[in-house]
Amino acid sequence: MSKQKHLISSALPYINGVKHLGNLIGSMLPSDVYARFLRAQGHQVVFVCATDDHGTPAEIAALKANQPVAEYCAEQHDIQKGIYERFGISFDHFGATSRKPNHDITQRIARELWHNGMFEVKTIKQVYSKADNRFLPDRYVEGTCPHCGYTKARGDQCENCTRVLDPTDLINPRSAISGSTDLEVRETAHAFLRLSTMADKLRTWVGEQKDWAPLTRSIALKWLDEGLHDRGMTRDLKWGVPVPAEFGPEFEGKVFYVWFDAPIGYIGATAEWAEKIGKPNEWEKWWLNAKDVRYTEFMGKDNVPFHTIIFPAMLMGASEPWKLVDNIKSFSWMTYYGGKFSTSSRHGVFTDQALEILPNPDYWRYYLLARAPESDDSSFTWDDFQAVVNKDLADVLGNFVNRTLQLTSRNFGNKMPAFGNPQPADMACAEKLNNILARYTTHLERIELRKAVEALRELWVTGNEYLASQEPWQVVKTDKDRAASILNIACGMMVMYAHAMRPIIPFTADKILALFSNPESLLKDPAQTWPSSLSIMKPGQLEFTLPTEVLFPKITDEQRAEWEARFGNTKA
RNA sequence: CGCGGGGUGGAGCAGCCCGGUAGCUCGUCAGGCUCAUAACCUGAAGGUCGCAAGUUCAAAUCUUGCCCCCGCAACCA
Repeated sequence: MSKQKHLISSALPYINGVKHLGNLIGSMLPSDVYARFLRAQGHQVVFVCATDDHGTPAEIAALKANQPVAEYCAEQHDIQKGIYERFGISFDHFGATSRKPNHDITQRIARELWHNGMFEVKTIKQVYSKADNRFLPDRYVEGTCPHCGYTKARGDQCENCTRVLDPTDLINPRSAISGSTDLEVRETAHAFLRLSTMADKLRTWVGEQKDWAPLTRSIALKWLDEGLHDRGMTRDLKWGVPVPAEFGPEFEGKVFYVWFDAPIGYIGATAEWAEKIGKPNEWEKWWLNAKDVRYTEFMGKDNVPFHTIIFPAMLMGASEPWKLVDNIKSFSWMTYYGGKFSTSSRHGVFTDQALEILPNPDYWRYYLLARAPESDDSSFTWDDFQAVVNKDLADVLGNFVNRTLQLTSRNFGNKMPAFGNPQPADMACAEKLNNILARYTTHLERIELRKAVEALRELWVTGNEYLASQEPWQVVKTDKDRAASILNIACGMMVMYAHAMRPIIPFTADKILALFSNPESLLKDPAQTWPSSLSIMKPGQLEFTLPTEVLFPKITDEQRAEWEARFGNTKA
């Protein structure tokens, strides 16, 4: 297998508060599986993510928390970072868009675009609130809907009658921030990215992308077909990346729109990583003229237009040979009982709460990945969670590990017994495992998560089948050597499973391997832990310790009832 | 006529691109086993694939129309 440089990014979570499980399965968890898988195969991987710090919601949240916005972001960043670490998301770096590397690179790209004539300055009308001393984004202007009379209509849309509005349409407009009605419409200059000039280039590029899923491509093409509109890329805010002086005096005190600097955050995070490892220029090898790098982005489907059109346009329009994405993996929504996980109304389960009620992250990782919303929205329910986790993790995997080690320990002590002559049943089992493993590998390569989890489970089931058919607890009474062989194979399978499961449930993988004295000795090449070449036959005679507790205690009906009561078990 | 995704045994899904005995997991029922977390293994019952029409020797799979569910819809991240 040829080794490759893989750059992987997960969509940036917004700084504003702890994310829910839907966010986790929408990009971070899948990207982590892919990163772990590629590392196990011995590829060189850089896996980055960051908090998306800029924008009005962050400013407002900081205001409400009575904190300077930078301080608020730093604090929220650490909270989110800590949670992802506890879930085992193996970022090489988790940065922040408000840090210097991202500011520098954002300005660098902006200058390149400016010098290439990719920006056009236009003067537009915006609502200004004197009391708040700031321009208001459309959704922060509230008032009475001229169509239906709803008094809490927002400047972009009326939630009541769903009509799209302009802030100036509203009757009795007021600031959603302060409630002030002292508003006026002011003219202000902004830089618009001339996307329209890029259409042909983008279309050609999209056409060349062979790895994109049909849905991803169709979204991109739809945007192109409808015609690209120039987008304002600057804002009258303080919190953001300052617009460079080249843009002229009218841009003094203005910043870039969050959507401009957010995707550049992938590059910024890579630069932070390079600094962290003591090679400050290393990031350029991944982002500039990086033909040897394969770049894969993970995101929710709402993010697809930005990553297939706008971000590539920004990079293409710049002067330097910036790395463009090779593959995009996008996800639909995971719903909570068919309704939306909602950050604002706190409906559903949040990542911090999940670990609070069930601290072993592998329960969550396994369930979420088994139900990954790949082709359609999928629904989180507590009884589905309980059923899947109890069956697959406790009954199939946990029980296999437990019964094998108990049986071995009782008859042969805490050391894998010697392997004798392979029997036809052993050969058949090995062949079956190899076939499943090959399928599993293919699914991971293609980032087909549900199918990958299914294959992983099949691997475990095969272990139980083998034990049931070989009956070592019977054989040991008459033919101890054969029983030794069988249990040697079963233990070998366990080690193989541990390596195979690492991308999906890494904590359990480590727990299983930690039971054995020197599990790496079974690998041909320690740099490549992917078990495709790991034979279950003659795996050696490792010593092991009997686990003191079960791998996965089952979720009880009482727990489920308690969680249903706490989090609700209905659609929002 | 805004765009996209989806509607397959009780539940969750695969199959649909490249038409040809409807497959998987859970659940249910029966049996086996007893090393194991009342677990594991085997077998069975259960679906004419949203509805209607069309193409075809043959359609879940292609075409057309309709119904239902979900998401998105330009300065909101």
